[in-house]
Amino acid sequence: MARDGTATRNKILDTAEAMILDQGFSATSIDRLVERAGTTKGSFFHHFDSKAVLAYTLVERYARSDLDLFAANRARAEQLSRDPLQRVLLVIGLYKEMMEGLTEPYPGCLFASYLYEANLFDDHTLSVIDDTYREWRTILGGMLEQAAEVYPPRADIDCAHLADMFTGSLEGAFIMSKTLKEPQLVANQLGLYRDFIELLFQPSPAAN
Amino acid sequence: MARDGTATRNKILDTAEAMILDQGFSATSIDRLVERAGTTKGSFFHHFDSKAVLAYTLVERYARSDLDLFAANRARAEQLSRDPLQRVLLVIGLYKEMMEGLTEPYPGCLFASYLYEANLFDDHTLSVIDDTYREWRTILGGMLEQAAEVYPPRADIDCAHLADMFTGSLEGAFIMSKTLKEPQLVANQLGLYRDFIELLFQPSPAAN
DNA sequence: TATAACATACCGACCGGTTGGTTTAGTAAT
DNA sequence: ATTACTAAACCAACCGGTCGGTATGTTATA
Repeated sequence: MARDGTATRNKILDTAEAMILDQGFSATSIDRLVERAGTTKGSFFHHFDSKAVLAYTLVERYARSDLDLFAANRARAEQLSRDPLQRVLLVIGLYKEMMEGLTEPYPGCLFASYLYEANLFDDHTLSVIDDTYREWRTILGGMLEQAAEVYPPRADIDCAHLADMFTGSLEGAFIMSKTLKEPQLVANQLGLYRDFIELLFQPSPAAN
Repeated sequence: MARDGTATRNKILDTAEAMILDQGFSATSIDRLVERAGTTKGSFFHHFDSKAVLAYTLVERYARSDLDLFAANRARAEQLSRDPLQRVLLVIGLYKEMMEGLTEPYPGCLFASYLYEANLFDDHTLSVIDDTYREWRTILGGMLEQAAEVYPPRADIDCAHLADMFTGSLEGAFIMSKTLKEPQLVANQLGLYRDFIELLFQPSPAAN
């Protein structure tokens, strides 16, 4: 190897992600991207064969860090409690804490950004998103099922749907916080999701 | 007046909405739009002064039909029950029923599409979205407060946040159904939201 | 009732500028 | 010698938008 290009490459990726999140992929031109990243078109095409490769690289990186964070939060929750329900509530709480630290609206989710321009991307790129959502459903759904074995839920609930509700709550809250400009909105919605889980797995009144 | 142009105008609007929902506003070029709508560029600029005017006209139309549907569903619910909680549950149920009729994934929400390209639109256009979300919060939040007066909620809940959760659930579910290709996902999430409301306003165990 | 006058609907060639992408020639660090 | 860049010129396709002209009506008037 000669000079180390990872700094430039990462600067391009970071800048692209930020630009895509506030104006979409299509409106993010390579010329303006490299200008803002402080590099050149030649450098861009040295690192990425095409704009499509940039799109794939970005979403792949995003998915990996998303699943890494999920794994880290699960690990912390597993360390803090042995009860399956508490573990779920702790994971939700960790995400809620993160979102409470925001002082401006969350910039949004790259997956959602791509999906609202879905026709521009190839199947290879889109399947990264699909796989990631399914991974969330499988893992969080599994945790909820373990909780449901110990604490019979008060309504007839599909744990996969309940897992989807976490992801969906986040996606929905991101969108609303974008326009309502209330940084705490995401944390509030996660709080409501946690309340739902608590209520759902709470022992039901004996009278029923 | 001469010939009636409303049919052409509406065809442009309908085609534009569909195209924007699957590839975004930026990637929807006027050339391809008029080609698909079966008209011409000259006709387009006769009806709309600019692409920005198209954007505004579209979102305004979308917001109006969204609030009209909400009003219609509220009216039906008010006719079916006098109980404030039942009315909320009926409104949710009416939306759920609509979503159960889907055989392919919901095409998505124009608001979310715009917000993920927010930098491309002027404040005038974006405030239509903002106003509509706030209207939902005010009206549905008010209904929830009425329910809370009759049925004291089992957790300390902000009714405005609870109203936001409905909108957020929809937005989140739209995104997920786009990639997971499960048409029933939206209805499932609305079902969970309704379960939450039911649980929340249900009389709590006497022991507490 | 014919027709002139006018308004609106619509057409498609064309404009300057931008797009993603290529090429070429050179510099600098390992 | 290999790799990481910079800078600039260049390309064909496409972008939003303009413009002159035509087609299709309605309305006023003689």
